Amino acid sequence: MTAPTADRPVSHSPSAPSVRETAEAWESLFRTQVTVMRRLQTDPAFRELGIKEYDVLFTLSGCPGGGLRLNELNNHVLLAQSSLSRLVDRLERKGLVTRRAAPEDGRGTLIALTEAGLETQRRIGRGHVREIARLFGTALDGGELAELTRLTAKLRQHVEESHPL
Amino acid sequence: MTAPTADRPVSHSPSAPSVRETAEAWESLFRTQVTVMRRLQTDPAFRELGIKEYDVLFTLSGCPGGGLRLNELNNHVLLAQSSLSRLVDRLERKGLVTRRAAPEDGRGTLIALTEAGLETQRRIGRGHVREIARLFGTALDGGELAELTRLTAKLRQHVEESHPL
DNA sequence: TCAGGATACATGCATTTGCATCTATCTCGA
DNA sequence: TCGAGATAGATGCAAATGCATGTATCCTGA
Repeated sequence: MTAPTADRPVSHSPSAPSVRETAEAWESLFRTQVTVMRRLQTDPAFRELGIKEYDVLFTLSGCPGGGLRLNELNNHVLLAQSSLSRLVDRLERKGLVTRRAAPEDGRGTLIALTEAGLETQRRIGRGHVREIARLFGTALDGGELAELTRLTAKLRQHVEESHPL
Repeated sequence: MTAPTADRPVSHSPSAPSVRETAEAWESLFRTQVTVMRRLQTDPAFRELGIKEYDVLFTLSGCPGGGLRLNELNNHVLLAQSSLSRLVDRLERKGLVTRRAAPEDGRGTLIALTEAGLETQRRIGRGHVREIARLFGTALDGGELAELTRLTAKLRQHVEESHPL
């Protein structure tokens, strides 16, 4: 993902990291995501419903209130706004989500899970988490896994706050 | 990405993690990748060449020998084999890579960077690493960044070894 | 050695995606 | 209050993608 560049010397100290160290971390994170996702995608469960479609159902299942606005949903998915709009079209045609006008903003659309959508998400999700656990196996122990979660969450929060879209 | 499931109690001990902890770690890693990638994609540098096309040039730049086989290249990218084949078509038409028969396997294709391809990768790459560093900012210190690199690399290596495609 | 199956890559075709643009609604300052 | 600009989402259309399949080459056991 990155190329070597002139840079100050590598420092493994707990101070400001070099550009190179930063790029290496991103490269490693990114490749790991590719490696894991490639294998998750082959799960036969995702022949019924693509993994992106599942991801939208999963995100919606996390906010059982009134659903999510399309643009909020869009922040969780790596798709252009128009592509997400059509992905929601497909889910709507399958009866897994509903669209309704946002109560406080006439421009907005509120997307919410239907009963069938929730049931589908839960059914696929059960097998999906098992598949994740099977893939990860014993690669990382409990402490390492917790640290991975903490570091990625910290990075994500920082990027969201200091570089809004 | 995942749904809650019945599971043994959460353990933050350094022993075998629960299914839930594993799914949480994957979810956090995945969302972070989405958050960062979404922002990297908006770099105007990727109007000249899509980020996936750049990624292929970058991967090729790491093996300056004779290039890479199409199927090796495919392991680094989240694309179906046929899609990668056509992505390489596009790069070839732009004069950034060459295709030639693999020396030891008549079925294989060896993809290699041209001079122009290497130059393009380096030019885009220089700005790209700076953009990564700008995004990451001071989110993680040097030690945390090194730990993130170590954990993701360890996970990736484990998955590649124990779950070949 | 050679037939049957596996593997590497390319290609036809339908689906999905993104860009540009459109409409509708909202916001804010004069 | 009104008008200019901003924002949310939908849509036309070209490009990119994936699935199924095709062709060529390789491998293996009888």
